[in-house]
Formats: sequence, C-alpha cells, structure tokens
Amino acid sequence: MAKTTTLAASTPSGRAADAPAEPRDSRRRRQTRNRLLRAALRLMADRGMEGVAIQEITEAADVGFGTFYNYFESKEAIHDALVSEVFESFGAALDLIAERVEDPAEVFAASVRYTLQRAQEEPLWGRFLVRVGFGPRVLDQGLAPRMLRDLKTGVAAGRFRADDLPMTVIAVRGAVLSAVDLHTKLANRDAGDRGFTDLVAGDRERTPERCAAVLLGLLGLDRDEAARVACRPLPTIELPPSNLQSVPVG
Amino acid sequence: MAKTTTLAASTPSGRAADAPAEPRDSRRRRQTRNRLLRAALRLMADRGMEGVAIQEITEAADVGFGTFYNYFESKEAIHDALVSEVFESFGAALDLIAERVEDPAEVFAASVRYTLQRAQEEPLWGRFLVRVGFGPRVLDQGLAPRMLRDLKTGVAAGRFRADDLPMTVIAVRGAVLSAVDLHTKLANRDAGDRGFTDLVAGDRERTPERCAAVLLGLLGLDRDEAARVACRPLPTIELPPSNLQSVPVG
DNA sequence: ATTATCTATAGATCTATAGATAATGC
DNA sequence: ATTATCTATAGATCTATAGATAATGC
Repeated sequence: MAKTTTLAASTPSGRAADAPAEPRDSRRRRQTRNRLLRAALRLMADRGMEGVAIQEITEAADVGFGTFYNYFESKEAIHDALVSEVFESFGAALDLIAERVEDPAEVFAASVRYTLQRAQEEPLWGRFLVRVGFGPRVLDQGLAPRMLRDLKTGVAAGRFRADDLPMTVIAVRGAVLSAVDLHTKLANRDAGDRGFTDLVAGDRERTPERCAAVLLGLLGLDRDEAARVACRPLPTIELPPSNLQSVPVG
Repeated sequence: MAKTTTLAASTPSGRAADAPAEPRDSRRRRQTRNRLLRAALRLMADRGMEGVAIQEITEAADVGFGTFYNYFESKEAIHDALVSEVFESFGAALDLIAERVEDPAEVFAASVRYTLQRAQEEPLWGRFLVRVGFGPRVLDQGLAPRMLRDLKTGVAAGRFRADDLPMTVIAVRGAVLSAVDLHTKLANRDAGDRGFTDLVAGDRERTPERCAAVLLGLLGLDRDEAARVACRPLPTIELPPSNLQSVPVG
C-alpha cells in the first residue's frame, strides 16, 4: 500500500528545475556533521585529541550531546575524519598547483607558499596540520609521496640537484611544518616565543616566500634564481568549498 | 637554643671521608622522583600529556598513588619537569660539542648526528622531543637560540652561506625533528608508514650522517665537502647521567 | 620525632546509551 | 512513518586529599 502512494506522488514539479535537488533532510544532516567537525577542529587544534571531551565538542557545535553518536562512533573517529578532510583538501590543492604550473621549481615554491598562506588565513587548519604532521601513517598516506614525486620530476628535468632524495623529502617536510608552526604563532601573536619570533617578524608578510626561497636553495638552485622563483605570481586555484570552513551565508 | 645544639652536633665523623655524604633518605627521595619521571616519559612519549592518567604513572613507577603528590602538583607539573630535564641534558650535550670541535660546519654536523643517534638509542627521548618540538616556548627557551648562535659563528667564519638566517634556523629545526621522527619510527619498525620508510631504510644506519649532509648543503657547503664533514669522527662527550635513564645497578 | 609512603574514598568528569520529543517526507 | 535530535542517567574513570602505616634519623 505504501509503495503505490510513493510511486504516484514522486517527482513534484518545483524540484528538478534548478538546484541539485538534495533532499532537505540530508542537507540538514550534512550541516550537523560539519558543525561537529568544525567544532572538533577548533578544539583539537589547540588541545589535541585527548585533551578535548566529546561534551565540549557538542556544546561548541551547539548540538545535543547524544547527537554526536549519530555521526561518529568515538573521539578517535571524529579525529580521523578531521585528518581525512584536512589531507584531502590539502592534497587536492597541491595537485591543482602541479597541474597549473610548468616549471618544477615553481610548482615546489607555489606549494610551500600556498601551505603557509593558508595556515595564516586559517590558523586552526595550520595548528592542526602541525599537530598531526608527525603522527602515524602520515608518511605513506599524507603528502610525502606527493612531494617525492614532485622532487623526482624536478631532478629528472635537471631543475633540482638532490643527492639523497628520501632524506631531502624528510627535511623539507619538517622545514615546512616548522614554518607553519612559526607562522601560526606569529599570526596569533602567541604568548611566549617572543625574542626569537621577533627576529623573523621583520617582514612577517614575506615568510611564505622566504621559506620557499630557503628550501629552493636546499634543492640546489642558486641564491638569485631561488629568490626569483619564490616571488613569481601564484596561480589562482579554485577549491571546492571545504567542510571545515564557516558556511557562507545564503 | 636550637641554634646552639645544631652548631655543636655538626660534622659527624664517618661522613666526610669518602662518598659525597648524601643522606640515605634524600637519596631515596630522589630515586622515587626519578621513577615517576621515567614512568611519565615512557607513557607521555607515546600518548602525550593529556592521554596519560596520573594513576597509570604511579602504577608504572610502582609507587603508591598518593605519593605522586609528594613530588608534583599536577600532571602539567610533571610534564613541565620532563621538558626541563630533556632540554637541559640536550642543551648541555650540544654545548659540549660546540666546545670540543673547532670547525663550525663540523659542530653543526656533530650536533645533528648526536641528536639522531640519541633518538635511536633512547627512542622515548626521541618521541618526546618530537612531541614537544612544536610546543609553546620552545623557540625562545629551547635549542633555536643556540642554533642561531652556531649558525652565526659559521657565517662569520665564512663557512656557511645563509641569506636568511632566522628562516634557515626554522627550516633546520623542522628538518631535524622530522628526521628524529623518521628515525624513531624506523627503530620501532612502526606499524604503518612502510612504503616510504622503506625508501629511507636502504641504509638506515646512515640516517644521522645523511641528514647532516643534506643540511650542510642547505647551509651552502658543496656536495663533496658536505659529505666529507658529515662523516668525520664524532667527539666523545661525557654527560652527567640523566635522571631519565634506567638507574645503573650498583 | 619526622618524613615518606600507602590505602581508601569523596567528588568531579566523561562516555555511551536508552527513552522521549521534535522535525521531516510521503 | 521515519529519522534526527534532545534530555537524563548509569557506569566508568580520574583527581585530589585525608588518615593510617612504614621507614628513617637522631
């Protein structure tokens, strides 16, 4: 009986016309999930997974406590989901850069600069990245393989000189994380860590380019060339909106 | 009245003869504190400060629960104490190296190699170092200022070429932490992170020297010179025994 | 006598679930 | 009718302390 009514009433008029016709209900569901993810990011970026209670997350998300378990099995589960979201959108961005730009050295520089700029625009993203950057599995699943690939391309093209490629990747990974750490601390005007940060803060605006230039030097470019490549205009890349950013109104 | 008795009874006979005359009681006290510190290091290196319960620490230290509060006010307090111990002994080691070695490039290489070797010998020390390496205050209080000083020396001596010294320090700090992370993962034959780690594991024994060589390249030494300096024999340094190592028997 | 240690426990916090309520789709 | 959400709560865990016991120094 129920089946026949469903059949008769399907495809109402005003729906297929314009929007992708996402059922109102599932959109709501997705939004609640994103609220939880964003709240978790905000809290865990500062205090780490262990330092945050599920209760805090639901309160920050302004959602009933039990609702949490409609979306995630545990604190580990939501943390894993965060890691996935962060790495996926990050990886997608770097892939876009690699597509758009010809010169391998410029691809590398743009990737570094993109990372640092984004860390400045979204400090929570940056803090979280630093926090999980040395966690388990990141070497295989994260950005290291991608970077290894990009560096190989550069070496093959005669653009980079690197005697020890794997170790170079390790070094670059750490250097970038270290710069992200510094950058987010500068952005926050963080308590402590004056003295030193003030040294770098000379032209804080330039830290992405400065970092890129230093690392291009590591890859064998000479000083002037490195400085030049690090300042080329960045390609504009269009990312699909992240689940982790505030929802645009409208 | 109390004062006079103290004066009369001081300096008993059998004590000043041989040993440093540490009262048996205070030695015991020191040992208990070290047991707690070592247990905390073991647990917190893996799971971080928040992920460990005081109860676990006292159980691992084989000490009554309440005893904890005779030594530390809170979990934060024992964590802070750990950070101090780690940084102090680390800093002392690097200072010794800087004293013993003439060539600034060699000082730098030896410091990097020492760090990685120690991380391999004491994986807990290494994991903990990685964990706090991007924490608050480390830039001012930690090793960054020392490294900045060493690099300046090298630049002044014409041994290093670095256009952007602060950013170079940031990069080197991250690269070393990244290598320590890799190194401890290799040592543990950690779950996950194969694939990539296997790449580096080619000659895992050499990671300290390989890391030093790559970073000497970053500092402007040419390839052959870097490889040569990174392999010079290390100075032998004698450290005061750490509170964090297992107590030698006898 | 003094001091460190242990055991026991009160109170707080946190997780996971069950059952009630509200919102949506048909 | 179905599904998401909320409130309430039981049980587990954890912290901090109080009071009892053991060990040391004089």
